[in-house]
Amino acid sequence: MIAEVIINSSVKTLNKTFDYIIPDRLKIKIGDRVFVPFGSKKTLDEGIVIAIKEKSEYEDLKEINSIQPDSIDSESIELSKWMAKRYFCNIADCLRLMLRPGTTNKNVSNRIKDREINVINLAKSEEEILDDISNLKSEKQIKIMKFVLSNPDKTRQEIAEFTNTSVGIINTLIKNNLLKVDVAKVNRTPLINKDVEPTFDLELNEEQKEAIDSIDIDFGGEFLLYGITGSGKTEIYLQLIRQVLERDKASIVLVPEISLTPQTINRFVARFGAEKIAVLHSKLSNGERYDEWNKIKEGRAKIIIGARSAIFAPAKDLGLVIIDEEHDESYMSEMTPRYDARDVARFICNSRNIPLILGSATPDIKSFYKTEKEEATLLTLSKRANNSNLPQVKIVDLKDELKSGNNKMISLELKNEIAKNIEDKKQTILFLNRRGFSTFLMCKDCGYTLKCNRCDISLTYHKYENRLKCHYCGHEERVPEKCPDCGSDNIRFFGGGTQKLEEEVKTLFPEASTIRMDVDTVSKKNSHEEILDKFRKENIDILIGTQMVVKGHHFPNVTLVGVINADTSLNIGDFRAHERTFQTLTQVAGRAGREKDKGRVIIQTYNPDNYAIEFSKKQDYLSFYNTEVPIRKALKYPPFCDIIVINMSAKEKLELKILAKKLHTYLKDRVVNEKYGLLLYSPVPSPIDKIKDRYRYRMIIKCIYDDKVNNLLSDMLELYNGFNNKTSRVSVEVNPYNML
DNA sequence: AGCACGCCGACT
DNA sequence: GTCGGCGTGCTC
Repeated sequence: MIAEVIINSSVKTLNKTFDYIIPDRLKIKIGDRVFVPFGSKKTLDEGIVIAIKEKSEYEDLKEINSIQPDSIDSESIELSKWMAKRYFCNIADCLRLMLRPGTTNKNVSNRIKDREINVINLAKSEEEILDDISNLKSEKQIKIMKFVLSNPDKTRQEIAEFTNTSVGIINTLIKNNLLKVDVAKVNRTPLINKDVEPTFDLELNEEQKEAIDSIDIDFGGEFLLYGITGSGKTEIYLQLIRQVLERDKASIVLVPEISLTPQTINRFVARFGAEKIAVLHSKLSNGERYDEWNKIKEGRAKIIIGARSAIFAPAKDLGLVIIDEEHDESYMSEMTPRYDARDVARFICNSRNIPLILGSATPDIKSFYKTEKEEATLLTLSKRANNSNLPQVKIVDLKDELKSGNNKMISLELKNEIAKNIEDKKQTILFLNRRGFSTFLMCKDCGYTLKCNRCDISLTYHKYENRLKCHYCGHEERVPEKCPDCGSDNIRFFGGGTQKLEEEVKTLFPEASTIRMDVDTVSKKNSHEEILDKFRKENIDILIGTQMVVKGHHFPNVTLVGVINADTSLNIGDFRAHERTFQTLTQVAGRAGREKDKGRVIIQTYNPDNYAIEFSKKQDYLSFYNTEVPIRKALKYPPFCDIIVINMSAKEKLELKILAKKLHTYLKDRVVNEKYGLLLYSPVPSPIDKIKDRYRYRMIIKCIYDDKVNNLLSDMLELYNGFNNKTSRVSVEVNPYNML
């Protein structure tokens, strides 16, 4: 029999199967992980069997060398194939996401460092090993094998020391299946607190009942649970999971990375008990991740809570997928494969015929649009379950503030409110939206910003060339000295910083305690949580922070939230600018006064009339949606059109220009000849046009990203591999969330 | 990515 | 002659 094997490699030219003979001594099935000889390499390569057949069209096939005691299921193989096609990466890149953690060759040594409780054993029987030893050329190898033979249960480090060799050689032996690594199991479950007061199903209100009754967990389908903050979405999740659990099936719950806190997990633990729950996220150590993964694979954990990548958890008999805060950008991967966890979830749920629940108070425009097209079912929760009131939102016009002589970051009104809050011993959050790091130009007198005429996207300032650029079409213009709208010369750049704000706060309120949370202060594991804990427990007066302060945290004593400058997110040079602004402001407002004290929110802006800001005041998603959608339609942006970005880079400028021209010509010819009805822009230098000594160009296509366009782009990439000369690279991304 | 093959200049 | 520099191309 012949096995079709995918080699574990990200090299573009290896993204295909290779045929190998299955020797009689090995029993091999689809999904098995194997070691194979490949090319003229001295070491074996790892691969995964994705098909088995009788005959091969190739002669002189090599044999599969050995098999790992680990395999993946055929559903994962199908998913990988689909992802590879859709996200233009290798099947191996996708398969890797689904393997037992710490068992890919690249990770083995990390895991060892991490756990230090690993045990190295002989992979084969003693006789076989002695046989092998006589064939081994290297004396060092023989020395190691003999040492392990008489000293089992030693760690890599110890073996290296005793045999006076290196860990690298031991790794090679493991790779060649002469040694194997066993990791001892440890029950040390992160984030799960076992001593949680149990809770029981709560009484549901009419809307909640209606929502639950609309979902038939045995039938499948996609549902958008649109419910304002505090309307009881989580209770619905819990009761659906209960239904799934009664059928002895598993559920996956995705939450944004930043909401993966003990508070969140405890709600599930309280209802279902710690034993049934597994938690997966990026800050787990390799050993922790290994334990959680096994708990899921063996079916001990039926409820999997995790960030983006938990969608690949090896759930046994999956019955439900829930994606909370579905609009959150952390569901988009930034690394290869650049997948969208919501799309992956859709694929998984469709192929298994199980329900997918997307939940949000401010759904992605695209997700809401799907319910209008009846591709998903809309379930609305409009009532606050715990009777807390909407916060009182006030918008401060910074133009007026400037006219009255205050050019500080904090307006007089916000200053007074903070002072009052400190006096009342209540807490304040000051939020500085600094997403994207781009700088834009705005008139401080009239709030006018420079936008691209063609794309209606804020122009981004490029310091190096001292010019303004559109990140979509590449249009650029010089920096005006006066505001084109009102003629004022008070036109300035905006970017913003938390440090500057903190200084200003300290000057205004010298006695107040403050704490800052941004990328600079949040780095090591848990420190994000530590800062928030400190803020909560020590009752610190003022928390100053960026994006990360607004997600899903509950601070009973916070009654005032100040948004320093809402304009920054309105001008991020992205078609989602208004959507992001609305979502963020609505979320920020939700932080204030969730208990009995009525919360106050102050939004400072130079554009008080902007619809995204206006509608966020009353947390009016539907009005925002109805205003935004016609604009998207007119300008051909999602959900009516997809934005495809083709990134090109090379070390030589000329090489890059030739490549860009070639690809553009190829696409143009095919697009014209075969009538795709898409909009193809010319290649232009990327917004950041040089990174790490590589020049960067890109071109953008606006169209519906269907199979036909997918094929067109795949063909283009294949052609590129044909004339891939020297240093160039090409990648394709669909609807990237960051246009830089 | 490796690794071999092969073509060319430099050197014992 | 022959050693080694790295451009080219293949890996079942």
